[in-house]
Amino acid sequence: MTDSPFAAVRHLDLFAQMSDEAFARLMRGAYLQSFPPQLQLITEGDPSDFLHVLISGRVELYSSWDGRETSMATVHPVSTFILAATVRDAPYLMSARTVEKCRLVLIPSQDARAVFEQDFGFAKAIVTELARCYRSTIRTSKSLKLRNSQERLANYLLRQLGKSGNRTRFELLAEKRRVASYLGMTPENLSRAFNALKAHGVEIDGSSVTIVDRDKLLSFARPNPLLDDYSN
Amino acid sequence: MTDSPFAAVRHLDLFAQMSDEAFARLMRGAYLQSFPPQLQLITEGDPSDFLHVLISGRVELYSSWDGRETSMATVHPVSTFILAATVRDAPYLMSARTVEKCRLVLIPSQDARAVFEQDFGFAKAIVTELARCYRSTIRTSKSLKLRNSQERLANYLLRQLGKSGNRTRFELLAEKRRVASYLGMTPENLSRAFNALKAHGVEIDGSSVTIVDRDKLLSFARPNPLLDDYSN
DNA sequence: CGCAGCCTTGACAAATGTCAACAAACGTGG
DNA sequence: CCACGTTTGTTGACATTTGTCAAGGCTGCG
Repeated sequence: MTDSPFAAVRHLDLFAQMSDEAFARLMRGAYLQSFPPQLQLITEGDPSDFLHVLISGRVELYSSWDGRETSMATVHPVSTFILAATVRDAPYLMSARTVEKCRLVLIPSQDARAVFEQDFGFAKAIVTELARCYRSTIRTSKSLKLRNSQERLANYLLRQLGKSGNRTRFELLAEKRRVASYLGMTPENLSRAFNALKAHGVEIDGSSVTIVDRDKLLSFARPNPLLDDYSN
Repeated sequence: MTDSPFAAVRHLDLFAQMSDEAFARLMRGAYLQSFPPQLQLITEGDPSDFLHVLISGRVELYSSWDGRETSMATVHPVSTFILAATVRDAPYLMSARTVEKCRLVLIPSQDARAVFEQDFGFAKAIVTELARCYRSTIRTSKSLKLRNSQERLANYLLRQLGKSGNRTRFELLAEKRRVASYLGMTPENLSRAFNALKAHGVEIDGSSVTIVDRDKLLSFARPNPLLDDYSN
């Protein structure tokens, strides 16, 4: 089992608790594939044919309506996406595209649902994962409704700062236009929000962000675990 | 079992598939209670002590930050809320208050988690429910980011129209101020949005909404199952 | 009746989006 | 390695959207 090309997947929280037999059944129809950058993996509205597991690279989830487009999330390895659509056997609510070169494991949704019906460990892991995603989305929604764009950016920067080990300087992991879309604003507005944050201890040079005065930024951003934690 | 005061709960999707034994264990520490209107049931940030099941009445979920408040959802009977917090043994992300007189079943979160670990049927039902909630939140988030306030209102009205059996006339089920907050705008802005929708076939008189020209409203609202469906 | 809360409206302010221009960064092909 | 064209980011001017504040009307309830 562990010498299959899917060994890396086996240790994911989502698959770690299931029986070897169930895992084998899940991987029987699965395949590992590489994709070039900027490739559309999923189109929203399509039936959910595969459960996707990102092994390396980054994937952007986004949505469109009436010609407008918005970035919903960025997926980092190693984790799954569009789990909810697979579970419910319902159309994807978000599209997905690779940001850079990516390696993915694709598991036929039918198999995922069949194994989910049979393997308790898998079902339990799915619960945990879905609850995590759900809470993350609630936080995003709260941030959108309770904060203006400068506050959203300030807290976004503080979260990125935390992820990069609290160094005072870090790189934006996405193009600014995508950051803007993710935060629910236009690129122009993001540009101005960065300028406004100079007064609150933030310096920006290209994609390099320096937190000059962390306390000043904190007192402006007022981060809150009920909106900004990504841990649970 | 069925003659316990929790018989109504037994038939919920969430509890229907579990064993009698597991259900009994779940209900051992549970209690049924009535609450008056406008009572705060849950405060966000508190540890999730109880899984709540709404039997009758309506409950509003809302959130606050820095003195601002926003309405996140309205819970209708019979269904559960704050399932994700219970599952993850994490703090509530939303507060809850009764809108009117309510009857609730309160199940100690500890028991819910214990039974979840043991009963496969319960775990499977939780997956289905969480996936539904997650997708609903994604839709809300998309609507917030991709539509302006008039479009959000127009589609909200069309959804309410559908729920009320597609009569041309229906009542708003909440105060306008709550509808406004739910849709992510101020009461004043909602008032003006209603005025603007007169040009698109909507008439409003107090809390009574009449869809004068459904086609005209549809062509303005451009509803989309990937943003507006509440079924899956 | 009178108070309190909600809704509406108007006038105004602030936030955000749009458009256009230009600069900087990037990638490709010579 | 450079030249070129494309894309991205920035800035200014302006439009639109949305929020804020204040006033007044309406409603429901004690």
